[in-house]
Amino acid sequence: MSERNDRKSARATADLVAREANVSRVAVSRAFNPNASLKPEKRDRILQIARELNYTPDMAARSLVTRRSHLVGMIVPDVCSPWESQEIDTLTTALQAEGFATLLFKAKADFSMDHTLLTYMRGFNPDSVIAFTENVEPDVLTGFLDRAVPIYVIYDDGAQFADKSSSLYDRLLVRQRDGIEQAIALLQGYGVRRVAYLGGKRQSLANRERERMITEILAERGMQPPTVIDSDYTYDTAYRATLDLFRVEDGADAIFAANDVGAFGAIDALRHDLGLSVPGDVKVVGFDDIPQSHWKAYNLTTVRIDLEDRVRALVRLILRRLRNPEDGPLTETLGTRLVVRGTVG
Amino acid sequence: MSERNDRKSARATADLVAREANVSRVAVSRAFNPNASLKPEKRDRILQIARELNYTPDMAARSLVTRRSHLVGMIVPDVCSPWESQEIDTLTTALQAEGFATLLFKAKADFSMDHTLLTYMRGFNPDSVIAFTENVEPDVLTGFLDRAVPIYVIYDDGAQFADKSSSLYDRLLVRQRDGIEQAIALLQGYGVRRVAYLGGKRQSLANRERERMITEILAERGMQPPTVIDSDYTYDTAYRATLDLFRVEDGADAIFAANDVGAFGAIDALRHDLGLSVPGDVKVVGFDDIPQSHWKAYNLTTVRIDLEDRVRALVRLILRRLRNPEDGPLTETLGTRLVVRGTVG
DNA sequence: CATCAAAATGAAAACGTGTTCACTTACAAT
DNA sequence: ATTGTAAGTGAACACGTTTTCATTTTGATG
Repeated sequence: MSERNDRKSARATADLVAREANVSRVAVSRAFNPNASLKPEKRDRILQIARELNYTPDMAARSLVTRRSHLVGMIVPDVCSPWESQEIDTLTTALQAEGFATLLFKAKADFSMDHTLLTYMRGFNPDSVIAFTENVEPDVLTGFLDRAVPIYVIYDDGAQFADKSSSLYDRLLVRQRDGIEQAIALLQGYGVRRVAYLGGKRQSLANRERERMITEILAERGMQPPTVIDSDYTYDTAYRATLDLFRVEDGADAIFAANDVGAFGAIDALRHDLGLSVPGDVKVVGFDDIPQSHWKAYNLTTVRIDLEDRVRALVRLILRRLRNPEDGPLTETLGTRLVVRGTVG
Repeated sequence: MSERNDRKSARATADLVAREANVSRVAVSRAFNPNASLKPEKRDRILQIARELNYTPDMAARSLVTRRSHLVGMIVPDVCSPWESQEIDTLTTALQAEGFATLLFKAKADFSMDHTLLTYMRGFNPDSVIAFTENVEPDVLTGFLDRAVPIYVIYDDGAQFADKSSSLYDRLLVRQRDGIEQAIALLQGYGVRRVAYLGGKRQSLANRERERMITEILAERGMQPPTVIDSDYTYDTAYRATLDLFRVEDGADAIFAANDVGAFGAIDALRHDLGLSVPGDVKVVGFDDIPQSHWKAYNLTTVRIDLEDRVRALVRLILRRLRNPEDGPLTETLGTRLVVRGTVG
């Protein structure tokens, strides 16, 4: 019976707490706002009663007048990807500590950032939005700029973006050249002549950047241009693409994968289907350094983008913009470096 | 210049749209509420103008009067775990299609569902909450029942919970006995005598259930009780625990892991550190059937809990409760079955 | 004791929406 | 032409909070 009543009883409001504590509703509001001035003993008493009544300020009502929703929107094509799930996890933890909650949306698998989705999302008034899709068009985001909602686009190097309107947004710049150079130097040191690039998604900006950069560096070092095989960042596609490379095409001495998961697919195809040894017959290098990469079954040599650094930079950007929205856009830069393990030696 | 102004310009409100379209603000509200009655041509005109003005109803304001936030809270200890990330991904997609957004919170790694976190989360007024931590205490949730916010606790079999107050909540029941029986039958068929159970987190209810059930079934079949080794669902811990099992303890013929990732750790320890063959010397069975389990490097035989079924059942429960909150609690049941691959043959 | 600045207080006005409730219009049936 | 009914309309209120601003209380200073 009482359970039933409890269940139906309305949520405690500031008014109820005020009545119970013999103060005005304003005092209750102040008690929950740390920088408001209120007699300490009074605040304590209010908080005490609030706790007894299980009262929490209603975020919806608060955000209506504050213009701050304390929500950070994240748009993700695939939560299951180890790389993205790591990012979500770490970001959510960091933001949660700062009092922000994560609002998660799933984008279409083909990376197309739907306008409907953005509009829908805007209804929730996120204080900030993080787009994981690197290929998002700047003009799609433009409609978002009202009410000073800042957008952070994550992509790598992004020479293409440099002169476009995206300079309006805060950016995270990943300098992947260093890591790629180290990797190719290592491969060349082992006498590799024919490198294949196992690509990621066609639309992915990071993917195109990586392909361009690998081609460039190979040329600089007097090596022949890479054989490029298409894939989509997934294990299965990478597996099949690798089979094609060796059965239809004429193989390679080394495979440079656009991401670690793709490298796993390549390794398994080589070892379990083609009967080739890694790193004996073919060397493999990945990209990202996800936790699985140190698993003994793969023990992957890979270009590392430090997650901790990345998230720290991201949180720094977000909090800065939330605190003073009028500041000009800022760019944070991140480096990469090769982590040497067992798939090249 | 105009960019600057756009940026600062306030977001379009229903009032603005109404003024622009020469209708009352109420008409605008109705235009966005499909079941409200409004002359079709009028609605079209309003929607047209709304689109031009980039207007979307403010969810905060709407939820204030509707008592529906269209938010579904999810509490997750580790987004990176393949099992959980899959669940988040599929659930978010399904709920998004129904007009709900995912509000993501990270619980402490030790599974302790913090009361502070729940209180904080309640401030956002989620229409529903999904707790991935199976060990959450019912009384912690009780404070949540006001305002008819339903809670869905996910756990397996949960005999312990049957008679407790948790019968207040809708539940998802996973019948893992079938799958476990099939697995043990298969092992016995291959002449396995000594089975080790590589556990998950101590606090995890699912883990304790699995241990109990394995012990029970082994006894029923006249086999000796399992050696139980502690772990925490992670690769690294499982790896070390397996080393201990064979170096400190006296080994086993088969390892039954509490989850697939743990099984990977065991396999790698056996193959790359202990010099044992899988399945030649030791057979391995996992739990979950995550996508990685079919990767050739592991090719794991495992007890499958079908994700699609699971999410469908979950969404069914959530939507039902959202539509008529007064209904009594319901329990959905899910089966399990063994997926035979290469680690037992 | 008087005076004044500073701190604490509460009434009222927002914030942007959905909903009620009378009211008007439109249209078919008598 | 008249009635009856349904559908369409808009003014006013409600949702729970923060913020302003004028007012009261406090506490220290002369």
